[in-house]
Amino acid sequence: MKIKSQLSNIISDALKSANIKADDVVISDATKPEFGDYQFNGVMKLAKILKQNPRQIATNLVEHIDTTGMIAKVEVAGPGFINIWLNNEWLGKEVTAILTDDRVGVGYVQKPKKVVVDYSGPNMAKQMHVGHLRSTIIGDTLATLLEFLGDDVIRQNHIGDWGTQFGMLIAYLEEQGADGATTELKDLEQFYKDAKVRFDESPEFADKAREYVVKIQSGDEHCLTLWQSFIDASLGHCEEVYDKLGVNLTRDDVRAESFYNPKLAEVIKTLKEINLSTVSDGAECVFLDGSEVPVIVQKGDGGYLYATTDLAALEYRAKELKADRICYVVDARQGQHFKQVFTIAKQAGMVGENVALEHIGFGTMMDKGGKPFKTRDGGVIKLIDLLDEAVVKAKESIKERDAHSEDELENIATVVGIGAVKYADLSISRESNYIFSWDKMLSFEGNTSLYMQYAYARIQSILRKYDGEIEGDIIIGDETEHRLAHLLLKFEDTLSKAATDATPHTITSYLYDVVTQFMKFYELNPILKGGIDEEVKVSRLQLAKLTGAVINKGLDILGIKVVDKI
RNA sequence: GCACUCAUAGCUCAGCUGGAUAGAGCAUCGCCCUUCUAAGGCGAGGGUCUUAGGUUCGAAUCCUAAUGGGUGUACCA
Repeated sequence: MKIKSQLSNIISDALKSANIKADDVVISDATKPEFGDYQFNGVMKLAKILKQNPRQIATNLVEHIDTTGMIAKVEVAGPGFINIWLNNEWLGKEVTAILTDDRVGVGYVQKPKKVVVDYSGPNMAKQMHVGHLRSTIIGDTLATLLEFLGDDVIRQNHIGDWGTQFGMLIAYLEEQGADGATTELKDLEQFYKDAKVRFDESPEFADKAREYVVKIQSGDEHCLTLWQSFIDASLGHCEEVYDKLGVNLTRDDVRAESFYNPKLAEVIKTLKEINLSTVSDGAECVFLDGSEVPVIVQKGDGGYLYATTDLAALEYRAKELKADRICYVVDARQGQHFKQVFTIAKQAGMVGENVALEHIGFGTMMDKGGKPFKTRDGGVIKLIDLLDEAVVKAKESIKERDAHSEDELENIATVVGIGAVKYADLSISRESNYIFSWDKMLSFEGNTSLYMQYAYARIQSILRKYDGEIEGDIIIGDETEHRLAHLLLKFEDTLSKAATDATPHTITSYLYDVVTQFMKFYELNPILKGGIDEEVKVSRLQLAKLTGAVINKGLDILGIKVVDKI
């Protein structure tokens, strides 16, 4: 239900019939409950343009507002605010109407777009660590969300499988007499370290490593086979993590750096042809306006750089995949890089003018001391270990609470533990830096996944206890029901905002509001206790059921599962 | 040096396309379990929204500057 745009239409109509000229009507959420559900603040601006008293305009406008349907009443307040209250009957009717809708009242976008979402992008030379968490789950949420709203989403996992380090790795792999499937590769981090030690201690090995880099790039069959087995094994590690995280990335979504390798020469050719690039200090460079430092697209030795690969990827995505919107879910530290690459791609015509290029940046993972995690440090927490630990900790806290069978406990702990990790990350606005803390991630208080899980489980418990077909309408009885119903109808507005801004935390905040409001409703309005009218009981049951459905759907978009019992 | 970004309660963070008395959670202090899952609810205290200017009827929100964090900045990705 698009409440805001419906209200906006009603106000527009009122403006028209009151003969007031105005362009766009922006409806805001009411800042306080006393001010109703929504407010229209545009009158003050109009007053200035029309050189009239705002209160007068507002009073006039209010008389023309249609209050026969969704609006119960409107009031002029303060210097010229118009406060809007939603009608309880209307709320009840709308909320009842979506009870049987598996999209819980959320429609589809009017003009579906083809959207490429580039996320996760692990490096094949290394195991995924906590630093990969944000890209992976923010990207996955964005992809799921856009898909749910009706866009045609193409997931792209731009894995790092190309570069000098692979020469060393496959040379070491060969020396170990191993292929990717053997135990040597179980711990990529260790393997990398061992290879590096070998590289540093033996000049012959180092020479071989360098030779192998060239061989892979020139298509040597033996080296390519080794390389491929290494990549397969490494990708297997990632998939293990994706599986645990419940992330929807498959091999079909992989478009590795190596994929663009054959296209790189063409990129340089294009840039040269239109004179966008010039040679400087032996390297092929693009100098952009307002920047002294160039973007190097080809090294002095002829090698290509990540900007080159990204340009090739942009062209591929725009022209081959025919994307209307391309979202890069990558660390905010690469903001400058993407800004430059986007500019070059547009100037060079690799991407059409109307294609939206967005860098969905996110803050850096910091440690408790406020310092960024270091990738090259040995002390980095592996993502897989983090997830396992989360499940163990979740298990401990559930254990002390209630008697569960071993299987039940395992299942609940997995859902709760993984959910807690994801929720902790997604509930922070993505631009700000992220202070990684076990305590915070695994705390089950406040705005956390467990608060949602708990509310959901309580609702399911009530529905189980009723044990019957629930049939009947929702009738809004009091203020808590009014607010809860209203919140449930705001689901679509919330999702569209989250989709446009690419901000998953908009969804978590919303869900937190829903749950908080449900708890209040539930505290004041008993459902199954004695002495309650059957009609009221059914209405409250339905409202609880719908709340559960919205929580479930919301968490589902965030990639978080729920359990019926905690 | 230049560029980008951030600064809100003791702590962790929302709010930022300008609107009325700036909101949550944690922590602190009260109250509510013979009652649908108390991992819950109700309430209290806690703020010159870094500072100084500007725009405006109105600024945490927009602009400028300063200060203090973080980040990026020619052949890594």
